[in-house]
Amino acid sequence: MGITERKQREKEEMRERILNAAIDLFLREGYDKTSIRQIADAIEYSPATIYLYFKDKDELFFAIHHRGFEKLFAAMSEAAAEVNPLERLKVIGRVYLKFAIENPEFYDLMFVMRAPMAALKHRTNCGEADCDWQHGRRSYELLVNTIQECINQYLVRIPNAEEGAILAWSVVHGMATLLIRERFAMIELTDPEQKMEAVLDHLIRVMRI
Amino acid sequence: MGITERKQREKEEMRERILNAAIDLFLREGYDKTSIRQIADAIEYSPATIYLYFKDKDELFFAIHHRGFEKLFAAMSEAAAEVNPLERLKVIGRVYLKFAIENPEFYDLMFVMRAPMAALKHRTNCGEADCDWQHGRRSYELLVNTIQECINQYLVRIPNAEEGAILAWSVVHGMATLLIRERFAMIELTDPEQKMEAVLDHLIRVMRI
DNA sequence: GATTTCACTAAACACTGTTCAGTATATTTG
DNA sequence: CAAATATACTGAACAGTGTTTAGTGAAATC
Repeated sequence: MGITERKQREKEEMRERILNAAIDLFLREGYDKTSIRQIADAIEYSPATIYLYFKDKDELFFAIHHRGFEKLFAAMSEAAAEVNPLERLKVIGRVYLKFAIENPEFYDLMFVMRAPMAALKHRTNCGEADCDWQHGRRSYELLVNTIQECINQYLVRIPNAEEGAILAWSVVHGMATLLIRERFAMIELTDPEQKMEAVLDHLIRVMRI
Repeated sequence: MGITERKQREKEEMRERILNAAIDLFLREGYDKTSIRQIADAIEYSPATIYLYFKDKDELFFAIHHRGFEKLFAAMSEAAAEVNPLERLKVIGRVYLKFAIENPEFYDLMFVMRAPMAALKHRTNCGEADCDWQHGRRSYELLVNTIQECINQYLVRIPNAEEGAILAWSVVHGMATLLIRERFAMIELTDPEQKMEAVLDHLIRVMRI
């Protein structure tokens, strides 16, 4: 029967429509102002309808969070192309910071907000190929593998790839969150974006042998 | 007249009572569950009363945020006592991470949440001695001065104290937020607290000449 | 003792996420 | 084709949120 297939397709389309309206609102107005009623208004349906496609608001935002990781992973392909591992490490850091600066709402949702993590807790299908973190994990693996290559070629003063990856990730994530959550204001930092790049350069330089 | 003085004192006491109830609820139940009505219930007053002592919820949480910085600065005095600048840098990092791990709700409020920053925007009295960031700034200055001493004594491969401070801060802040906001789950990191210490050690080691 | 000042509150407003009984339409069955 | 069923959707409500305002009763001043 083609009817069940059409219904399946229509259900998927509706889910997509809700998601797109939610992303649009979220990127334009932020998390707090993206209410279920606002999304419902945007797609011209009742608020209750949204609950036929998403368990709750957390699950809806987890789906958006997923899109963000796809976007980040796509941006990372630029870095993956670089053959020199130390140079690649630099590019990974720059691409990561660029992503955070250009997509602050996405970054916040992916790495800071509590909402999507709450949805993740009520799940069990993680660890599979079609994992919730698929693109996030692959981006992280690119970082670990790059540092492992640097270690193998005696390019860095770091003995362990995992710990090196956490160090690098923490630096860029730390700066990204201090910027996005406006904590650079505390130290009255002028031109934070330029300084973030300088700090990243310092990190790579001191890591080098 | 003693009456105006007594009234002043009573007003201060009431403010303190609200603040203590709010801190108690906040540390026990978290931000979301600390509602104006809950605080009002705890001190056995009407919710409207709270608005006679605090402009809005953001200002109330900004006051709690202030307490957190006092606590952090007090913890930092342990680090300030160390005479060797490189050793002091290590201790600053350890104290900072320890504070974040032992007071995750405070840390979150101080360095991650948007609420207190919103209150700060509608203010102008910053930059004075009794500044909003007083203890936060002093903690940061301890870090900058320590790195400057390391530079002066040719102990680190960092040319600029400010950039060095941002590097160090970003590493510990990055790890702290990845832990508190549960993002280490993404990379299935085992024993994150131990690994955070190891990463901090790596940072200090690679920074050294 | 009358008047003013002031701390305080009940009630409302405009929101929020979420649930559920009920409806109207589409599909399947007899 | 008509009756029965399944599905998609909604109006209205529930319980909660931050915040404002008119009004009250007691304390301080005159």
